[in-house]
Amino acid sequence: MSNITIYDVAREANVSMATVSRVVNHNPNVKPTTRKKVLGVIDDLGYRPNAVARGLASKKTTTVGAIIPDISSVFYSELTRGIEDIATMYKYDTILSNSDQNIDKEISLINSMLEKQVDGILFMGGKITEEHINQFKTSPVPVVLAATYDPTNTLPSVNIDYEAAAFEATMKLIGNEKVQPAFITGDDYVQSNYLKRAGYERALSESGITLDENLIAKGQCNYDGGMKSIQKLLKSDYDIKQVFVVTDETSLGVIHGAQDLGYKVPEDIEVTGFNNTRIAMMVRPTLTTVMQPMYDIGAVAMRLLTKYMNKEEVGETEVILPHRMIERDSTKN
Amino acid sequence: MSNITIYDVAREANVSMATVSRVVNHNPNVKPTTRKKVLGVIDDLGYRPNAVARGLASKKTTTVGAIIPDISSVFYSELTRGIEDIATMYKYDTILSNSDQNIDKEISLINSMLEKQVDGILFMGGKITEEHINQFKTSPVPVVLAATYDPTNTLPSVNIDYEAAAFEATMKLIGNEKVQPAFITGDDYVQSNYLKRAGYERALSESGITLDENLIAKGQCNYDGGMKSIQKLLKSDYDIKQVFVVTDETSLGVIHGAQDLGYKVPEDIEVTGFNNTRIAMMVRPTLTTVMQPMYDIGAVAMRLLTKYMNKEEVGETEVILPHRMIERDSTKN
DNA sequence: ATGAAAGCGCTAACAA
DNA sequence: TTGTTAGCGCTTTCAT
Repeated sequence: MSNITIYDVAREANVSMATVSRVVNHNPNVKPTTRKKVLGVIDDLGYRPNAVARGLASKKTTTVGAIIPDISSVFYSELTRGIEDIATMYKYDTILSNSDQNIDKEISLINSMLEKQVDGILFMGGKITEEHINQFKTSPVPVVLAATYDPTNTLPSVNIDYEAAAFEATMKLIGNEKVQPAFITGDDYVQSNYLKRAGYERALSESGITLDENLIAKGQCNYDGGMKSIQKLLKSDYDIKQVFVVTDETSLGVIHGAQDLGYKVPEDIEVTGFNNTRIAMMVRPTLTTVMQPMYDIGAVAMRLLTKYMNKEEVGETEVILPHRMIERDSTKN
Repeated sequence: MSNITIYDVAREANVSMATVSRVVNHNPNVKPTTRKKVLGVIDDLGYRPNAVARGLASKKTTTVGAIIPDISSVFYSELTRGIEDIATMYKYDTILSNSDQNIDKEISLINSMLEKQVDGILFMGGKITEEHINQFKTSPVPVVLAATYDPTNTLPSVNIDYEAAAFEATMKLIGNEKVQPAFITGDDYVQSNYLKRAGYERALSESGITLDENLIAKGQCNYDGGMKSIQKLLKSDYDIKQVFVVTDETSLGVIHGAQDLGYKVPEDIEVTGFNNTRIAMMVRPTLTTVMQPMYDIGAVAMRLLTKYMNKEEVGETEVILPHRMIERDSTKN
C-alpha cells in the first residue's frame, strides 16, 4: 500500500497540503527553500502523487482513448506508434482498445472510455454510421478520426485521399494500353476500399475503358486472400496482365500466387499494392505501391486532438496528408 | 459537461445515492421495482458513471499498464493483441506505452503507471536490471513479465525456452554434417539473443564442433540488417551453407541477400528463422522457423496478472510455453 | 432493502 | 508566499 498522501508530506515538512500540491505541480509561487524542503520529504517518504485523486479534483486525467480495429495489423500498429509518440510528447497516456471494426464494440468502447474520463478520443474504424456521429457529437471531450472517413464531413479527421491515390495507381498501370487492370479488393463496407474502388473506376472511365465487373475480385485483405483472388482470376478466361491490389500484404499473396502458377512478375503480370508497409521491400520482385504515411497519420491526428483538448485555435479540421506512388520492380518501368 | 451524477439520479428516483450505487454495481440487495425505477431514471438522464471517482473511492481502477518496447513491431503487436483480448475478457482497460527498451524510460513508465493507480503491470523489455527488480518488488500492484527473462528467476513471467529452441534449430541445421552453421543475431544485451546464442553454442559443442566466432554476425535485427550480415558473410573466405537467424524479418533479409548474390536457397544455403510471424509464409522459399506463440504469451501473461490482481491461487509463477520447429522450404528437408 | 455519512487524495478558489 | 476549506463523484461501513 503506497498510502503516503500529500497530507503526510505536508505534516512532515511543516507546510500545508496546498504548498505540497504547488511543489508537485511546479507552481512557481513557492519559496525555493520551502520547495527544497518539501522535495526532500517527498523523496524520504517515497511519496507518489495519486493521479486518480488529481483527476477527480481537476477533471483532467491526461489520458486519451484510442479505438483501433486491430493492433496486430501492420498498418494500425504503425499508426498507433505515431499516436503514442505524440501523446507522450504532450504528456498523455493512451488507453488502447481493439474493436475489430464491430460497431457495437466501437460504441461500447467509446462509452467505456468516456466513463474513464479520458480527455479525448482518437477513433479508427471502417465505417462511420449515424450512431457514431451521434456519440461523437454528444461527447463531452473532443474526438478525432484517424485513417477513417466521415461521410458527413463534419468531424475532425486525418486521412489521405484514397480515391485520388487509387486513381493515380490505376492510371499508371493502364498507361497507353487501354485495357482494364484487374482489381483485388476487400469488403466495400470498409470505406477506404470503397474509395479506392471509386478511384479505380474513375481511371477506367477517364481512359475510355468500359468496366468489366469480372475483373474485380473481392476477398480477405491478407496474404491468403490475395493468393486466392489472383489464382481464381488467372484460371479464368481473361488474360490478366495487370493488377491493382488494395493492400501490400494482399499484394504479396498475389505475387506469389502468380509465381506459383508459373507467371513472371512483372513480365507476365504487373502488380501495384497500397500502403508501402515494410513488407513491400521484403518480396522479390519488390513491390510497387502507394505510400501512405501511416505513422504520420497517427501523429498528426494526435497533435490535432491535443489542440482541441487545449482549446487551441485549429486551422484545418479535415487534414489530408500526401500520398505518393513508389515504383519498384513489380511493375514495368 | 456530463455533469449528471449519482446524486442527480438519486434525487430524481427518490432513493439514496447508496441505492443508485447498488444498482449500477449490480448489487443484488435491491428490490426489483426500485432497480427498475432507478434504471429508468439513469436512462432518462443519460447518466454515465464516473470511473475516476469510483477509482478513488474503491481503490481499483480496472486498468492495467503494459510496457512494451515497440508496438509497431510485428512481434510485440501480436503479443499485445493477446494481452488486450484477455484484459477485455476480464473487464480491464490497458494503458499502453512504448519504451524502446530504454531503461530510463522503462523506469519512468512504471512510475507513471503506478501514479495512475493501475491495478497491475505487464512488462516487456530487453534486459531486467537490478533497478527493475527493485521497482517491481516495491510495487504496490502485481507485475508480470511477458517474453522477458528475469535473471533472478524471482518474478512472475511467461516465456518460451529460447535456449532450448535455439539448440534444436541449430541441431537440425547441423544434421550429420558436423560443420558450424553461421549465426546471425543482434545485440546480446537483449536477453533472448543471449539465450539463443547459448543454445546455438551448446548445439555446436554437443556436436563436437569448435566454435569459430567469425561465423557469428551481429547486426540490426531487421530486414536490412539480415541482408547486410549475410552478404558480409558470403563475401568472406568461409563457405557458408547454413544460417540460423534470430528473427524472421532478419531471415527474409538473409534469404534475399543471398539470392541477390546468386545463391540458391536452400540448395546453396539453408536458412532457419525464429518466431514464425506471418511473414515467414510471405517469402519464396517459405521460411523454416521456430514457432513462438506470441499471442499466447500475451494472453497467458495477462491471465496470470488477473490471478494476482484477484489474489487467486497461482500455480506456476514462471510459465514456459511450448515452441516448435516449423519446417518449410528454406531448409533441405 | 434502504439510507446516512464518512472518507478516498487531490485541486482550486479564497483568505491571509 | 502560504494556509484554509470546499468540493470532485463515488464506495462502503454502519444503522435502520
